[in-house]
Amino acid sequence: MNGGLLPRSFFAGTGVEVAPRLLGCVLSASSDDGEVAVALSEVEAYAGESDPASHAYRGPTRRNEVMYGAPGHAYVYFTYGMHFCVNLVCSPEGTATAVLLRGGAIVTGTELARERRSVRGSPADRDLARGPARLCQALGIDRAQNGLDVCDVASPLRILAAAGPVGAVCTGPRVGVSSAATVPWRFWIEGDPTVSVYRVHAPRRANHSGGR
DNA sequence: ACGGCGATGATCT
DNA sequence: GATCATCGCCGTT
Repeated sequence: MNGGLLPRSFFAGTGVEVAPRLLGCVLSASSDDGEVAVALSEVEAYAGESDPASHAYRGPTRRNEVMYGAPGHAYVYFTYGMHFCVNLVCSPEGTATAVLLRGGAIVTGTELARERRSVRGSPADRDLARGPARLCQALGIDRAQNGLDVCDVASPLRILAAAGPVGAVCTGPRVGVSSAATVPWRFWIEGDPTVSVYRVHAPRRANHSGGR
């Protein structure tokens, strides 16, 4: 229980089954700049084509093709014009179930994470990887990491077993999801300060004014 | 503590 | 052309 690489069989279940077991596990990202690793404190499960909130809801596309592939790979997507988020693909292959990594505590490379997150100001350490886009920024994850095998010991992006006991697990509705909001597929560690602040999805009003 | 909102572009219809 | 699995800033309690 000292942070060994997780076997691919860890991802044998569906996203909903795998998600809570990922809490406390460590995602490690290495680059020329160094290594940053986070102990996961918050995740969300997505269920593929049967899930209205999933990117796979409308079937396979170029963007979501990694989710349809083998389990244990990273699905990275770009959203809101400026942010990246990362999922880990689960099983069975072809069903496109996955787990979105929403937050964690930096356990390696705090200095590098601070640099990457200090575009403006200097966030508190607990905010370095608190939220899915912040987590990617702290780890330096972008399009280049899409499709990487996190179960390969030689991969620059790897998933490791929890280094110690994990606290009590809580569940609740997913964040920022405009449909299927009632399914309690968000999992987090009770009382962990690196769990993101929950916000209900706020529909954005279209701008219909003809200008002004 | 909480709510509104702008930034900014890929993706899909 | 609308919608986004978001974040940070700024205003009000």
